[in-house]
Amino acid sequence: MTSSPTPHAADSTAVPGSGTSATGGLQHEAVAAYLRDAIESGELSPGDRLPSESELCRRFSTSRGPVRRAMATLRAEGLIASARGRRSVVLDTVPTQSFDDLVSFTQWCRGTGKTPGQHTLWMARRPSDPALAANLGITAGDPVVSLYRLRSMDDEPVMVERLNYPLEVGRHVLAFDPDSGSIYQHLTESGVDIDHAIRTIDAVGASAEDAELLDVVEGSPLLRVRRRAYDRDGVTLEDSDDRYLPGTVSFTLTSSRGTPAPVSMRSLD
Amino acid sequence: MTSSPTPHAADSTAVPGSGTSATGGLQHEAVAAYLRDAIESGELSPGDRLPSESELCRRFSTSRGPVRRAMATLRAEGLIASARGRRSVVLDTVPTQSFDDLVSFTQWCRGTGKTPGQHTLWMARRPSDPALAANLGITAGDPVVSLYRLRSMDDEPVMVERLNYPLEVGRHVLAFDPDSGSIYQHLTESGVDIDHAIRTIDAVGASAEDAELLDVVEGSPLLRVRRRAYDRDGVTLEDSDDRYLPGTVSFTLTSSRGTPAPVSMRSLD
DNA sequence: TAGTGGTCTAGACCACAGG
DNA sequence: CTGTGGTCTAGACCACTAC
Repeated sequence: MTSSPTPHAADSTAVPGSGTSATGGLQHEAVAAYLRDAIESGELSPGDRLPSESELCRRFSTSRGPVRRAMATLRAEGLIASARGRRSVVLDTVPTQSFDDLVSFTQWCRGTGKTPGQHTLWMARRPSDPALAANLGITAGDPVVSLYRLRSMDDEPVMVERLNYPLEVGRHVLAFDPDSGSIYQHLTESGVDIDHAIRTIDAVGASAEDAELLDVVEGSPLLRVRRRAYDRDGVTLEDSDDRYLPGTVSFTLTSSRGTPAPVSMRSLD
Repeated sequence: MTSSPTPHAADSTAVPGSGTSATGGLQHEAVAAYLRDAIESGELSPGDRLPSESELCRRFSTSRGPVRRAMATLRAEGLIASARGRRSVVLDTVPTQSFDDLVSFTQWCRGTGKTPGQHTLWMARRPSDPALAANLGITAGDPVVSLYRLRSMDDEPVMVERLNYPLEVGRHVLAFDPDSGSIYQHLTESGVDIDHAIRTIDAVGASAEDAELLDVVEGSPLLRVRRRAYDRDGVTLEDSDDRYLPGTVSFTLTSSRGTPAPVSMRSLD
């Protein structure tokens, strides 16, 4: 079983030099995809040894660079572990999610096989208070667009979503029917490209508003996820505050001594 | 200021070929450390352009490989962003923490300038129940060593810590005074090497026990961090459940389109 | 058009694991 | 000892940005 899987991905795109796509040759992605596939499909189980690097070089008719880069990717994803002199091995799997899934509730929901829903509480253009302005990197009083929605999974309310955008981005939000689904998708289609995001996760008691919307008593525990999203130049595109009912979602993250995860735990006082 | 900083790190270890340390030449770490330093010290501020890769090659008398690897590291740490044709730029900083800080409360606490404390509730060798056995990858009924402690920062109680170890590891825990500080450090000194860990973060209401220890009312919100730690062969070394008072700690994580973070959000039902 | 980063090649030496 | 992964060199072509 673990002997000699066939690289289905490679054959079609093989020949180096004959660049395959617009972004340049992506051998390393082909190799990573192939291995990721083998792991996720169970063809390679936790504890199994991966093919050696030289073996992979041969199978994909490529040099060691792309193969090593693919291994580095899988290592960063927490799928495998490597060490000098030893074959790399498959670890217990904690599936990573795509960047899109982590930014869009709608998309994430669909990915888990649930049906996302939303009920818009209100949407407004309004002047920013000092705290929000600081988060968005604008001047207090500058206009922002805010959208508060109650989100549901399979018709069960699970989260109160509070989104805030600087006007430049908010323009596109105002031109959008907030009851129709994924804002993130709409923004992408409008040319707003989120490049990276920072999330802060903690627990809070439900405010009066939270409590009413989620149908719990005031002060009961909620998982709060605050997010700031940026474009590739570091300009803030969004500041949000999502509060989930406990027992509906959790965050899972892996870190290893070799490749520290971009995660930090912080003291709050 | 951003013109021509001097690579203090490089000069002493320069000459390739003349291997610098036991683990092989580590030019890429020298380059990464140099840049990280420049960023963290404020020598390079958010928005500033990094030196070009060729420039760095010259300064460190090295080839492009190590320099590119260093850049990849900083990218994974969320410190910089890169794109074709453009100089890489420094992002708004969200400091990453070392692996050790994420595993050891004691060490993390000290890193933030607070004084860690602990009050041991009980420590025992006992048979594992089925759920715990599954988490530790052992057979139900196999002995485990458990340690429950109330942890504090600057003498304020902040967290209830419940640690469970398979006997092989637990032996070392039993030979340790749990009121004396960092178990993690003790384990390391005993030759137990944690290679990677998986954390799951969510919010829960305080149990009766939690509530009494942390002096809150039952059901009030707590941030729960469950952790499983493994050695490099994937053998489970620890299963733990930490519950923090809200407002004491938060988790911050960065992700970017280019290098997805090893994080996933999961539905719980 | 020059400079830059993204990708790849084809070699090389080393440290360590395992037979 | 052989095989493995970790590291490095010194070239190359391409796509894109900024001038």
